[in-house]
Amino acid sequence: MVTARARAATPPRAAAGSLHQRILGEIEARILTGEWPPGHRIPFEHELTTRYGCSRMTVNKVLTQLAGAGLIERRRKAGSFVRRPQFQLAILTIQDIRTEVEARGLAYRFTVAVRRHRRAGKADSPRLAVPAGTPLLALTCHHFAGSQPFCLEERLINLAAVPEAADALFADEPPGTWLVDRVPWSTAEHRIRACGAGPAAAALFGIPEGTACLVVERRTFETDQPVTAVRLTYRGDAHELVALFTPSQS
Amino acid sequence: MVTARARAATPPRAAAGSLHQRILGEIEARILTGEWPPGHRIPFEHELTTRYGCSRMTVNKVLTQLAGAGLIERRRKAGSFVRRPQFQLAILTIQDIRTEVEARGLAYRFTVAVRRHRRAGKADSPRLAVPAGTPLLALTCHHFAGSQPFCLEERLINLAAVPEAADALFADEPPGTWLVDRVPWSTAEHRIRACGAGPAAAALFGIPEGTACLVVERRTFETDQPVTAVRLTYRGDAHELVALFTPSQS
DNA sequence: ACAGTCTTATTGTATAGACATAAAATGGCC
DNA sequence: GGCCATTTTATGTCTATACAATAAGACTGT
Repeated sequence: MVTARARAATPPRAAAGSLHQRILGEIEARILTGEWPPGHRIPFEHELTTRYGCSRMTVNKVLTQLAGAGLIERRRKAGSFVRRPQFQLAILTIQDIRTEVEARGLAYRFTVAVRRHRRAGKADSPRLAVPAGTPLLALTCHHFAGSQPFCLEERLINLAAVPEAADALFADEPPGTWLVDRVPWSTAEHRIRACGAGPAAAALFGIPEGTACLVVERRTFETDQPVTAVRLTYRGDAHELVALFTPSQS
Repeated sequence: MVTARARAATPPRAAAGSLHQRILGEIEARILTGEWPPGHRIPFEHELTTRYGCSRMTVNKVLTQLAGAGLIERRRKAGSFVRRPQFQLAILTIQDIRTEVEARGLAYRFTVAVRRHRRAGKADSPRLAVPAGTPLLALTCHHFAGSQPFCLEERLINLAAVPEAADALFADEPPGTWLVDRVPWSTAEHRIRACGAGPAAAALFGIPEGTACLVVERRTFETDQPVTAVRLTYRGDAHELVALFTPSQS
């Protein structure tokens, strides 16, 4: 990336990016190309200030950011060092189903196959950690891409956490999007498994029971209170999750 | 090297030492509890400076960090706003196999079942995008946890990118760790699928062909040059990937 | 040689001020 | 009213400085 940095003293720096972004890019490039291999000590802050002719705050911001991204490690008195490549952090984009179907150029449609109010029993606690007796809404939805069945959704909603879900019919909006619009920031735990198709999945997809399916389970918490647990089952031969890991991630 | 484990949740950092960490914790808590719902305008920087009695640089650092974490969105002149949650982003920490096995308190062992030099053909290009004729090293490894087979690894190494791999015997160190020690920071693409066990997996795990297995494929690039492609197959009934997404992330 | 202490270099954090930039709000003009 | 220039304002970036915390290395006394 080229930056139009003309001029020495005062920095009315051009639109090609801020100074610390340029510094960040250069250091990052040196690390990523291996010019500065893992363990290499990168220049001290005061060296970088003279090299780039800027103040220490500026290079400090850059190095702090690199440390946050995990590319370098900073040790007082010793300096800053290129880290060994980490056991990889992958960022997995789990889209919502409508978006994913429409990205393939297919028409999205869903049906609510089962919608039932009941109270939590002991059998529910592995999926949704609520006390027995808590009111729940149990849903089974079928998602279609064009005319093909795409995904089987089996969901439990904790009505103690989201009471307004009791009256939601999910006619226009699938439960996933309905919830995301109403529940604020939450923590989610995903589990990705392969398992053989059960009766429901086999019937929906028209495949023999036991055929490999990809199952994504998501449990959602809001300040430690369970909100919803959902199991999404996909045909194993028609679906895969893709994750791209780039060191910089910025 | 695969199998993911949840990244440790960020501990409540409210009482952490530095001032900006305290401010960060307080704002984060207001967002996460929903006290400041999505779309809410958080106080201007100058309001925060008076509230906390600090300089603008300090609150600016906090807000910049929150924006980087995706919790807020900053708009010039308008202010900073709580973003709608996008809990579609999950962070998978993918450890190497030895670490994963030993974390379960089991002894790790691996064998190299196949080690063969050959040249890339057309059939290889979906896995490793190299020109036909490029020298490759094809490996099949078996990883064990205690006495149980744990993972089937089928790997291609691009010898044009890592020529020193041609002579590596992988007697002490599995190819994954060997490579991570020699190849600098790289980009990796992961694909996670479910598919029925093939002959090799069925034989290793002692399961019928067609049994659901979890397959993780990783392709690794170093500045756009493919380095290695690996397919890791796990028993579907014995493995799952876990990803924990917390909004704050850092 | 060894243990404890001191020095010093480096990072961590914070301040006050400055100017740049972009977008909303305003006001004038037709 | 509708369009354009101007003002206002919040964020974006950078500087120069200051002091604190920490850990490596040197120094000292036994």
